[in-house]
Amino acid sequence: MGPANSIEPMKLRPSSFLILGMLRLGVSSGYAIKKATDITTRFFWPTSLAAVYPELAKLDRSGLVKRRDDPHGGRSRSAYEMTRQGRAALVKWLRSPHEVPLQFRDEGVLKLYFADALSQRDQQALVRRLRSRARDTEAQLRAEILPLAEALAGDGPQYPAIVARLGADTYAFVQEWLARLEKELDT
Amino acid sequence: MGPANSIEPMKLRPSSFLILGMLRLGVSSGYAIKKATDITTRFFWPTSLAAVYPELAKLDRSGLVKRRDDPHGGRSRSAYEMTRQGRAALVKWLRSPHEVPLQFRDEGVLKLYFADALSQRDQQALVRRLRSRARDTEAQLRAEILPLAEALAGDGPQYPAIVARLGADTYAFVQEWLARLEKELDT
DNA sequence: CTGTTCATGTAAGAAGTTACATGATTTG
DNA sequence: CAAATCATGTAACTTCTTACATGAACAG
Repeated sequence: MGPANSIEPMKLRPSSFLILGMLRLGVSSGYAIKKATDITTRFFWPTSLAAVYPELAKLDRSGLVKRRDDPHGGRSRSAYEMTRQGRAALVKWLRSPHEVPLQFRDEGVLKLYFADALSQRDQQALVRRLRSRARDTEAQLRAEILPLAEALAGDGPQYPAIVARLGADTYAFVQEWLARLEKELDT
Repeated sequence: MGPANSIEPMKLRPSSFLILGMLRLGVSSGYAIKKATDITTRFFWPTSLAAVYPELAKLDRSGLVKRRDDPHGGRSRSAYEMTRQGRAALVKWLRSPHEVPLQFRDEGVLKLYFADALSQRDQQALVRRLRSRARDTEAQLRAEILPLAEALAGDGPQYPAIVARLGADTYAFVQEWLARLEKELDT
């Protein structure tokens, strides 16, 4: 093997595993991966085309995926498949024993944290906005995402639907919590 | 007024409001702001010294805060105060009617999404790790953060404690949800 | 008198986003 | 046949992080 087949080592980050995972679910082109994330992982791991394409190229150069031409009519397209090493890397990540500490970044909660600066009326309005945001998120998960995930779940992957349910149930919980807070602010 | 007092306009982002909000809570130096975020907003808006100092300087140049010397012995220190414009900007942000859509980024949920690639045993182990992460987060919020927030809450700010309770209750919910899932995986 | 905390700041780099650029195909 | 979608990629920029650099004060 010449240098054309040489393998460049790379550091795998969560975005790399997002792509490996999508390939494992049978999504094969960069464009299709972005589409899939828009309707599924968007709520807990959004991404963009400008992140997907270079990442696929890097995974290809490090031998974790293999690209082939897959034109559709006169329109060129690349199809990617995981290699044995790619599958091994995905499973190794999924099995790695220490989870990174949970830390999400949310402007809404930051606002709530500083809500003492507002009048009672405005405090209530803020809580109402946060509550309807949680309600909207839950509604989207139940109406759009969960049905798609459940359609896969016959003999296929179960976890997309499980994650959608976890999300929907959690946002329902938050919504009720904020509704109680809103009521308390009345008194 | 000469150019020395000229005001540079700046775009305010959530990290700017984090600082304005902390100043409003009475935290006055850059170092102290970072300390405060480490024990409070860390779970929903982490930050670093290298983000805080330049942001304070920018807020000063745009007239939203005012710096003064506040040395402690032979050790120099800057104390910052909000200006009228700074207070107005904070309140305007808190009152702004459209909340940005909720999207958090979490590697743990991403793993769960792809958990079909694992054996039953490994699936269960992953769920257990995620559950204990939620339990640890809840425990930290209840044991370390909530007491500090409640200490403020006499006649001072109420919302730090409210946010800590919302977080702790939500992670308790997630924990129970994952415990049920773990049990289902037994059968 | 040593290690930790207080205190401020910069430099370099990582990670991801929006906007730009291009062109084929499909749908109404 | 026009608009939307499929498809790939780059450039410029934003935001944030870790590491570096420096030094005073305090605690055991």
